[in-house]
Amino acid sequence: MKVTLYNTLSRQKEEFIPYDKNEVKMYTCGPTVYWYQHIGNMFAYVWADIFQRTLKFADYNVKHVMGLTDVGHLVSDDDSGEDKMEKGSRREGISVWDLAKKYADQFFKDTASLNIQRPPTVCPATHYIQEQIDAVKKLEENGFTYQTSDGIYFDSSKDPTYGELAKLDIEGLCAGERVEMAEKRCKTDFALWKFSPKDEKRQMEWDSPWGVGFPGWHIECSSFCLSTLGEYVDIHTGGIDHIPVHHTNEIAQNKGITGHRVVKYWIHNNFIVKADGTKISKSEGDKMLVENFVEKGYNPLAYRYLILSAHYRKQMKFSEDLLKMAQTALERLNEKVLELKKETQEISETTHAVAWLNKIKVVLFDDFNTAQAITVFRDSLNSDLTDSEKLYIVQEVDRVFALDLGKEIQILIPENIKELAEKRLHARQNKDWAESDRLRDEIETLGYSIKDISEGYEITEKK
RNA sequence: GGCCGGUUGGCAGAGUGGCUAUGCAGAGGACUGCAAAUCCUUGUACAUCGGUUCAACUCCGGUACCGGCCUCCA
Repeated sequence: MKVTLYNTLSRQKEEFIPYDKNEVKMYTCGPTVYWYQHIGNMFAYVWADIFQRTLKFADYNVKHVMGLTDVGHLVSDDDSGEDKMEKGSRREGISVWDLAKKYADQFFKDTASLNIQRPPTVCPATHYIQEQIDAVKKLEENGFTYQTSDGIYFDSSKDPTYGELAKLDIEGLCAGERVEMAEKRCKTDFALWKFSPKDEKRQMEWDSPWGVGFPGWHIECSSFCLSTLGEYVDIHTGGIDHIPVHHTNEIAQNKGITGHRVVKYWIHNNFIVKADGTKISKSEGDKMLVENFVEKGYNPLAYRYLILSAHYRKQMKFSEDLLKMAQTALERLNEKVLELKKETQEISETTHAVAWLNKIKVVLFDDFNTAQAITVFRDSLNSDLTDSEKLYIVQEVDRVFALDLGKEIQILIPENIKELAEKRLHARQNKDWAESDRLRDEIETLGYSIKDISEGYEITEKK
């Protein structure tokens, strides 16, 4: 079944045709591990995960690579300002190496809780210094660089197609009005290798043919991508904010190194915004972590469900109320699947079931329309399919949704609660409604809910 | 200022040139000792003004408002 996706390069939906039909190569820009990754940051990784899962669902073998920026790059894109990692290191009083480890660990913990599959290859920049030096050397050989007193720069004027991804107005940008250019020839030029300051010993610095220093930010992704996936990469994902600078520069570097286009499809996710329409800022990021919501009693997968219920190219609103709504919807959906499992253990892949599954695939493969896919999935659960056919659909769609549908959550009910519940059952059998209601209140006060069913009762943790 | 994108029922959010989105919340009913859960029923949304059309929320153009990027950023 064919997959179509929206390519930022052409600004339209295109049929997905990989370079090599047997293996899809996909690259995702990873986090900079100098600070927490809040739920807004996680949005991009949930989507990257859905993209790769969807492609696997469409029977492609997917080779997914993600970068990890653990080398300090500078606070500003125009290569000035402080170094983020060094700054973070001072803030926390630990080495940059420990800082990187701390936030990388946190990142992978959070992605795991959201059922994001860890890409088989993750490239920390500090492990790929030689590759980055080689990439800069290649650019130098091909005549795309120049040297200033503080580093080696990419000469964007050498690339006639520079800025095509973002449809940048180069004339306007290159004029260099109020922008601090230092020794750069054009505003769109950027550092490939920065020299360490003469009077300062950096915690992270390496030898290079041009002198001791460290690699620029943009060269990371190009060199990871080229060294792990080769010169022909099918898909590159990232946030829309990367279009004008980071990805624009990646494209220019790739072209300068290989002499041809490397990435075929660029996929960009939008942002989540708060209910008032504004972005989550970096400074409040530590209050908007996945684990903050887990502490408040939310299932991280409720956030995943919320994300799936909207389109990746549109802004998604986020608030605690919306998360609560998503959690309720997910719980009920899950209940429904658990009911099915009570009825049967079997999973039958019949033509009827496959036909329904194909309906889901059609919308999912049309630019990753997960919201529509969930709706069709719900329709299938309400259809005339048998329970075991429905379970087949559940099993299949959850390969992409990854919402742990039908996973029983075992909770331990304390003995005293069980005793109260038994007492209440007796009271009910004796039609002592006053005592029964009193016991129910007592159980509620202790943090549990009780509901009567035909065979007796059910206890759950109170929400 | 430049470049993008958006405006759908109480909330969130898909989608479509003519036909129910869906979810959450709400209302009514069934069931229940009462609840809970579940089931059934229910709500004539598509910013605005023009145009194209037999027919537009859906296509085209103008207007208003909102947001993003241009500065670290998913």
